[in-house]
Amino acid sequence: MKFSTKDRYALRMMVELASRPPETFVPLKAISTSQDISLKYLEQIVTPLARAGLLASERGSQGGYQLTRPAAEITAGDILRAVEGEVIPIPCLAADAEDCPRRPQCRTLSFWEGLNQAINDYIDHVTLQDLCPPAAKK
Amino acid sequence: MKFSTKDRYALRMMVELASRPPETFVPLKAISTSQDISLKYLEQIVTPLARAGLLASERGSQGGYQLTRPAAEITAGDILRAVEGEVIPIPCLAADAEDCPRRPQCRTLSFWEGLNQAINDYIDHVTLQDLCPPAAKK
DNA sequence: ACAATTCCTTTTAACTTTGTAGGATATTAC
DNA sequence: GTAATATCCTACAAAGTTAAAAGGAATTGT
Repeated sequence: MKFSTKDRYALRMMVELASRPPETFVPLKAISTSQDISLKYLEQIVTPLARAGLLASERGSQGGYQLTRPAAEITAGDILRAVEGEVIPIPCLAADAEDCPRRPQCRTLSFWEGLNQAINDYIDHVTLQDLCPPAAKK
Repeated sequence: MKFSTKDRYALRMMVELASRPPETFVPLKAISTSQDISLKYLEQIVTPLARAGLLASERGSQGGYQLTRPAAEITAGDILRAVEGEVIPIPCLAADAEDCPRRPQCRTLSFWEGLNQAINDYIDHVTLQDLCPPAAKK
């Protein structure tokens, strides 16, 4: 049970963006340098975040990425869900889960549902602002 | 972020053991049949559970496995930890984690620590008894 | 024109998961 | 004492996932 490095990188990237002045576009190259993540890998990580509407991009010189919402309105859950799809502990809980014949009598399902809720409750109440040092708050 | 099928099977197996009369040894073949898990795979799953002291075994005819403690005293956390080692969301939180140079300034670490705690708090307070239907309680 | 940048697709290497297989060892029943 | 029933132990293999690199096309500002 581990979150992928993509998840970890995405969160780090978003925290860095949140701690920079908003309204300006930050090129991935800058983040690549300061976070020590390869530019090419970052490009892949950023794609689902932009698709999910968490980031706006601008191409070309002076281009880059910026948050589409204030840091206080973007949660870790938003980010992880953008990268992972659903954040669920087992496949049975997927929205499109094939129906398992033993589901009606399954005694472990309630346990996993509870864990799912504990995890999602937590990640949905931590915002990017919570992860930025007060000095950098906007 | 998913728990492995080994984790899921281990939990199912333990719940089944908990819902049978204690003090008797249940052969894996019986569990293999009722849970529809291959005997050979079950053998591998059971090994770490026995090593962790959650199960006692007896070899030979009339042998099998039994819980070493009442179902109310075995938690899902005990089981998952036996199978997985530590239950942690990212490698940085491992007991033997190599020290990361960016750790002192890492702004995401606190998030992962909080998630780790939310997960472990939950799994440590669900017992096998909680997952057994009242009728089968001992 | 040129440099900087995002965007899009493909490929590869390493790793992890999910099993299967074969046999050795212990215990009970007959 | 032999056969049947189990656990135990180790190795192997197939499939899937992750982490990353590579190459180039499209867009924008100077």
